[in-house]
Amino acid sequence: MKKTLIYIADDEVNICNIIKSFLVKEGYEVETFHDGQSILEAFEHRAADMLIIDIMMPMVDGYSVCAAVRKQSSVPIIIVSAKDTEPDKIAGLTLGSDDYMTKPFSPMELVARVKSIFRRIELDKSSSHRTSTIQVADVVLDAETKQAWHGNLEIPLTSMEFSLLLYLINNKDRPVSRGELLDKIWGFENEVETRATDDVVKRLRKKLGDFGAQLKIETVWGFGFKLANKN
Amino acid sequence: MKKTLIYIADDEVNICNIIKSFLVKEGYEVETFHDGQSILEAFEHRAADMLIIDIMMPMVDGYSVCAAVRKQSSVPIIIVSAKDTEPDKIAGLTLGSDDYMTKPFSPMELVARVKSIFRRIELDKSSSHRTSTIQVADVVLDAETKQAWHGNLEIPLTSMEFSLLLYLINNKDRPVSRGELLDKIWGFENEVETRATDDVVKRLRKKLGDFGAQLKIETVWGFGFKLANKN
DNA sequence: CTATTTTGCCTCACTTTTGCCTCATTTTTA
DNA sequence: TAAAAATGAGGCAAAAGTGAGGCAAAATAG
Repeated sequence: MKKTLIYIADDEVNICNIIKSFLVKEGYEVETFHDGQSILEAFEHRAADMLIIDIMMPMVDGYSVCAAVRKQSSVPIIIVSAKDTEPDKIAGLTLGSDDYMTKPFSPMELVARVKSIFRRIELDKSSSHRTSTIQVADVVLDAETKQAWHGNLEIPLTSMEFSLLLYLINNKDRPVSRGELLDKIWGFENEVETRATDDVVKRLRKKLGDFGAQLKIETVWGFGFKLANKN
Repeated sequence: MKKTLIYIADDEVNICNIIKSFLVKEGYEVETFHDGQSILEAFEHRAADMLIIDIMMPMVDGYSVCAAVRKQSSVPIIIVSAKDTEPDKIAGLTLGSDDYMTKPFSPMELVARVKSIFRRIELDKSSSHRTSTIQVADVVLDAETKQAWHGNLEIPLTSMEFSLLLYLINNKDRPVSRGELLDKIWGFENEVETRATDDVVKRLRKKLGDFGAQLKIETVWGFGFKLANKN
């Protein structure tokens, strides 16, 4: 497991070191910088997982760093500043930062906020895969019960057919190669010369057609298949 | 477009109303509650997109609400509290909230933080299904899906045509010899006497022309081909 | 164990892609 | 200017890929 990497930029060396020591204690990998220019260059060379940036820095200020990074990355950013007026905070938050803390601050609170942001990212990542039913066009699949529905009518699918259709639905509009299907659904590791995929697709098409589903499996010539809405 | 729904729970009715008015002004749909019990029931009945919760409330306190909601939902939560000690903040953030603001606070700052959290969620959403596309002039190639686009219209390319066009685009403005193409795309090592390259180029030109793409494959006499913008 | 369903393979007809051929046209060279 | 070399366009057919029906092995149910 690779360590989570955090960059800190503050022209006060002491502050950098204090923050760094707390974050390292939590298991993060930390690099410190003391002006806007150098953290930008470092980020370009190796992207970090989070940036903690002071506003007032020589060369390039924190706002500019924030804006520059946001142009090409969605990395979370915490702004740290001695400026504690409302307009300052709003400007920082609006510019693209995820949090704004005013100096002096508690390092423990900073750590808690860092964790909170990473937790938010994880929550969003996992919640998108947690739904047990998924709907595309007029077809509903229930991953738990392995049932497919067209309106109130159940479409009787075998387990292979269900798995394949679920995989295609999860990759809607993206062409999926036969090799990928064999790998992900059959579990073959190497390229096996088989047209088993074509057979399942053939039977799926038949059943979807019989039920008049507004959903079709298109052929991507010389490659594989793609799920699309019927037009 | 459905409005984003935010629930607020605070036993001070005035605070609720102030926050609500600011958020409504920003276009959010807002419901207010005055104890922990009722916001939990409401959430169970209809999930909101964000919760703003006071710590000190009758019946069920904010911490408990936060913990209860987190058990089954990843909805973002902002805790608002008069308690401004470090342990309070850390407890709130650790328990699962996304932000912790101490009273009295600026409503404008709250709005900025609300927006910041939604932006974070959007950033994570969009970055998770980023595509590896290359664009030249008005033509977009997606190497992953092997598709070429002219605006919203897909240009149907065979796999040979796609590979050749991709190679030319990656070497835009540089003349590429037939031998190089045979080597890199067909995989022939020696100089094979074939005009297969010319055939694929011929068909590519036809299709690009049919779609009115601002992109053309120029002939470099006695050598090969070169991709260029149409002028 | 038997009956039924599921699944993979085979064959064959059919479709799409790809390379080659010919010939006209363009560019270079003598 | 004429001959030679290279390229472009259209047609064609081999090669490659796919779909449908039938069949039997394998898995599942009774």
